[in-house]
Amino acid sequence: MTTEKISGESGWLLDAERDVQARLGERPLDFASLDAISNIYRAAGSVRRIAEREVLAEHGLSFGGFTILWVLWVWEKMETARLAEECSLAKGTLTGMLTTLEKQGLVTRSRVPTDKRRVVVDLTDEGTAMIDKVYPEFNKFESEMTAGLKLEEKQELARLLRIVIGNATTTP
Amino acid sequence: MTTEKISGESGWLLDAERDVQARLGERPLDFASLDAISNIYRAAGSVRRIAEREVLAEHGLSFGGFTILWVLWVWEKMETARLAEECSLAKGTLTGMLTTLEKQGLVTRSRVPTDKRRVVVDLTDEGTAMIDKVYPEFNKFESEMTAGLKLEEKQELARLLRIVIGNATTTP
DNA sequence: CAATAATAGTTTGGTACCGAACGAGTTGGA
DNA sequence: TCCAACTCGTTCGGTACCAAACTATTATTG
Repeated sequence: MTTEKISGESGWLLDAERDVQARLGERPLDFASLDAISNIYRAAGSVRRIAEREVLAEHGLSFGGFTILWVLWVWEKMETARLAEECSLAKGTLTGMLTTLEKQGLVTRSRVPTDKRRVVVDLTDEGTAMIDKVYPEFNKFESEMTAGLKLEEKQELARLLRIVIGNATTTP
Repeated sequence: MTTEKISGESGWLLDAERDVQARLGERPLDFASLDAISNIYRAAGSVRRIAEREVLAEHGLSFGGFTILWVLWVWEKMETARLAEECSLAKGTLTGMLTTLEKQGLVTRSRVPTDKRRVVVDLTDEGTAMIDKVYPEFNKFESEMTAGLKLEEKQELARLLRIVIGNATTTP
């Protein structure tokens, strides 16, 4: 990645951000929001791709599959509706991914006896062992991805993103 | 979205973040990085989904297709290798999406005469008209997604994400 | 207590997306 | 000049992902 210093107090920008301003600067657009939001995508995409390549692939996990295991690890057994919500997945998507994880022997599905529509998902022992092993690696990777940020900056980043998430979830 | 105040100076957290701490708090993990990185995914996913539903669907554009048009709008005609880089897409993915956009009459592909391996992509008049119409809407949406953030907070968010992007792109 | 409405998960059809393998085109020695 | 190494974009096989239609179950209400 290359960057360039712009005169004044604007500080360092990605080439992409700088070029956008040069090209569209005269239009009445909200550039601060543009930069913030588009950098969210860029960051999410890059981090996700690297996570899959560097951490998850060797364990045979996709990013989505890993997320499911992680959520079950944190909250223990869970019904699919809530699981889809926690993982930010459409319920139809979750069905397919659970089938994959089930084939891998990492989770089980079982119907709720008192309401046969509902399905509870739980980690198998293999699933628990998997996430127990993988998550510390993944967390180390998360640390690397936030290298160069002070503790307060990480917290501030999380806080600012929380506001965006709030805006994006109160608009259903 | 629901949140809860935690005692002390930790401030407001997503339910998800709070539960993670309650469940895993005794483990030696980097929670600040965990929150920062996982909120990046949450934010990116939510914002993207809403953008597709609320802004792009009515124009028949996917998020990726919109991004391609936008990049071409900002930088004008571009070879596919650079376009893939700017859009953070694998080149194979770009091929398919360009075919879609070409069918929609929004972009053209043409071989470079001096090097017949290379392909230059450009907006058609329809493509230009499309992005000219859609982007102001999209930028308004970006503003809504950052509602509640002060100008300096948006800039800070963009800056912190830039650091993450840097970490994620210097690890090729 | 039926008939209807609501709800949970799955199936379906289609795009997006990746990595690896491929083929056409270019380039740089020998 | 010729051929091996390289560099494009495309193709291929497979997963992820969504929205909408569908199926089976439970809840409601007249």
